[in-house]
Amino acid sequence: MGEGRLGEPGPPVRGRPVPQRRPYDGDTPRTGAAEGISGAGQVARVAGIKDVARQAGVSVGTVSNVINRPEAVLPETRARVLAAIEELGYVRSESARQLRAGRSRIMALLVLDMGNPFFVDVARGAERAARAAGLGVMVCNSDQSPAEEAEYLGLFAEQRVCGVLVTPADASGRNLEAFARHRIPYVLVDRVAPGTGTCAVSVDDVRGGALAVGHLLSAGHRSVAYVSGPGDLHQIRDRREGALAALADAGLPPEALVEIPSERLDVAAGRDAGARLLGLVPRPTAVFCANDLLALGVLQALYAAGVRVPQDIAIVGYDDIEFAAAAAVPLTSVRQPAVVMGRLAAELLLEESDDEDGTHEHRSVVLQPELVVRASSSTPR
Amino acid sequence: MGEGRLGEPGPPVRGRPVPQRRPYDGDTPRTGAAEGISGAGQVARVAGIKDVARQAGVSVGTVSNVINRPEAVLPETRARVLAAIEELGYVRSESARQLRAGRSRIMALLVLDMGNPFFVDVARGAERAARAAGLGVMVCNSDQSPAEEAEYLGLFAEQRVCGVLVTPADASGRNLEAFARHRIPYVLVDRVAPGTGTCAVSVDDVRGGALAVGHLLSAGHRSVAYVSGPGDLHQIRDRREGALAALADAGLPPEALVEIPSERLDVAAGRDAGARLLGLVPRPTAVFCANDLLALGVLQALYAAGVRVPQDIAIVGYDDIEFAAAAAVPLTSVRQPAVVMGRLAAELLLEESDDEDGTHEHRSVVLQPELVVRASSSTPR
DNA sequence: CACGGATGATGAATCGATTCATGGTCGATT
DNA sequence: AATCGACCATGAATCGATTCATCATCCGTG
Repeated sequence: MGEGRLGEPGPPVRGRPVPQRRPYDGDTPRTGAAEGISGAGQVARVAGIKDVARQAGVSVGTVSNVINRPEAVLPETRARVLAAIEELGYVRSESARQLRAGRSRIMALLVLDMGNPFFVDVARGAERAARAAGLGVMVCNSDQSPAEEAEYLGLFAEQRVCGVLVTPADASGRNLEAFARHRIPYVLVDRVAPGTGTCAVSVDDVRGGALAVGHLLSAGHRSVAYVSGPGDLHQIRDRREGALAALADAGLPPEALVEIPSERLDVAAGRDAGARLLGLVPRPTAVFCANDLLALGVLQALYAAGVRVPQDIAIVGYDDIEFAAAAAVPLTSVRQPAVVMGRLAAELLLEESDDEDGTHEHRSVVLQPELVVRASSSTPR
Repeated sequence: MGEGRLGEPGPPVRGRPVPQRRPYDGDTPRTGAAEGISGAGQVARVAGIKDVARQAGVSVGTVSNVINRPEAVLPETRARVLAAIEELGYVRSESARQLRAGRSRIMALLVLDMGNPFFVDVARGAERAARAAGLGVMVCNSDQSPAEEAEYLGLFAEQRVCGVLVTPADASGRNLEAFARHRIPYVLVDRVAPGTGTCAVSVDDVRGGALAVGHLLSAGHRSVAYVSGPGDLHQIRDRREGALAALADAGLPPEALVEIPSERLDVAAGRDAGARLLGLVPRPTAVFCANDLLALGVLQALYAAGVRVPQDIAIVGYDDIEFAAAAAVPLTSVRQPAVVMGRLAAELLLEESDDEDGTHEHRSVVLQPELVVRASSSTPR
């Protein structure tokens, strides 16, 4: 069908399925327009710096100066140029600037799950820092898929973004290893750096797990279920490790932690996990969830089954998202400084990206989590 | 301080505070490198199409062909070029492509509040459609601030994005009016088009409001509180209008709707509204909230005050976000097809943006909301 | 009056990819 | 053998902004 359309215009088209959109773009009309519109509105392609220069009767260099170093231009000239800019509705083209500069003024943020308010907060922090530095932010969602992640990283490389904030979905690190070839700086978010070659901002997940389970144990519980997530995520493993450490501290064996694995980290998965929790014998009296979405799901499953929280089963979540505090039974949760994490990560990235003389030293910042006790765990039986 | 740093290198710098980052960038080293590295890794600037051409022993045009129309290149040549690409780790520069093409391959999405899962779903739908078309998506957050909105729209214009999906924060429409000058297509999301000059995808909010309040009335309630939001948002007004229509249908006067205004649309604002609701005399027996975040906040305030839901007060929310179903008392809510809306909007935008011969006709798509009844309203007193 | 210095404006070169008119080669047909 | 077409590859022009060496003015001073 494409060929049929192509065959119609005059010149004998070769028989190849050429994927050309707008075959002639506008070379001819553009040249025509450039010769001498000035006043007429005609086809009116968007105004470029040359149009402004012509309109103001100056050179393109001067227009550029007005935009980038206005103090170096005579006020009179500047006013004329600004008037021309205003009149033509001129907006400078970032692509042209980028082409010269070698990289764009956009920072990328690649998170595991935009449905998780935790990452929304991270994004908020990063965005604030980036915009303060005059950069745009491109927020993307890998959905925990290494393939998606690879695709996005490729996109970022093509865009020559000035840097990437990423919470890796690919535990093997292969994606990032490949990405490193492009010499685009990146900062790991919510993940410790594997070596010293990378900046990273993370929260001490081991400690977070210990806080959560320690809290439950000190309330008298002797067995705790752990609703986990994909086993290849560091966060999940570290929180488990912290949980086990807390058990050990209390003189309990590792078997006192009953793991309820979960493929995903959302509310629906939490409901499933809650159902499985109810089927366990003996039934644990407390459950620690790898994040708040799971906890909310568990809470709902228990509620539906008539199991009282915290009287029958206590719940502790992780992340302390807004909805944790807003739940039917407000959730005890381990708060992560998400906004701060986003901001710090962006600042580290800016530092690395502004670094011209190789002075930058990679840093790993580890933030501390904080236990927020609410009703879901506060009154042990 | 900047001047001191600038004064050091040889050439006599003029005494102006020039804001130049990386003053010399790399012209000299680059030219040097371009003369003949080939083998050595040296300063190793990122490889461009010319490097690939040299390495493969072909012209740049051929490299371009290999990338964009591989079937037009002899397999043998193609293999050589691909090998060179692989070896040099070449990634084509989007900025250069964009410069020629006149616009980027990025679609922008500007939403009111990324903290609202409703918009996250919209983003999900849009992203899916955009990526299917090979475009990247830049998700941004105006936070209901017209000023932020204006700033982002300016950024989009500079980036020459191929189109913008926007839920306007500026009710006056001035921001978009100004943006229209740039000839960048845009589609309104969750908002009806003011005229025929724009595409739009929205949900029938009047009907949504009517569904919600009609449901409450048919359950026997005779007075309904409406927790609203910023008065200049169309959504808020339309939902109120629908609510009033439902009252009229039931033969009740407009006064039967008691408005509890709210500045913001988040859970915290909902808690405040809930507190005010409790202070009303006579106390309404039912409350309709302009969105689920408010409803969750109200629910929590009522719960904390020992008011039973739905026995004492029934609640209906709006949006049917995941957390509505996961609430302590699962929320009755008006479901909006958010993902579909995002997808449709993106598709309309793609159509308009691909339109070369002016064939495109602007369309306004209005989707229908759906009432999802859950426990928060299901058993009237 | 000549010269130096400061200040403004200029315009060509440049970034990297795309596009297309052009040229070259080979095979088939007349 | 000459011609034509098909097929490949080439390289120059182009997109729009930045940058810098260069030029033009003007003022003050010796």
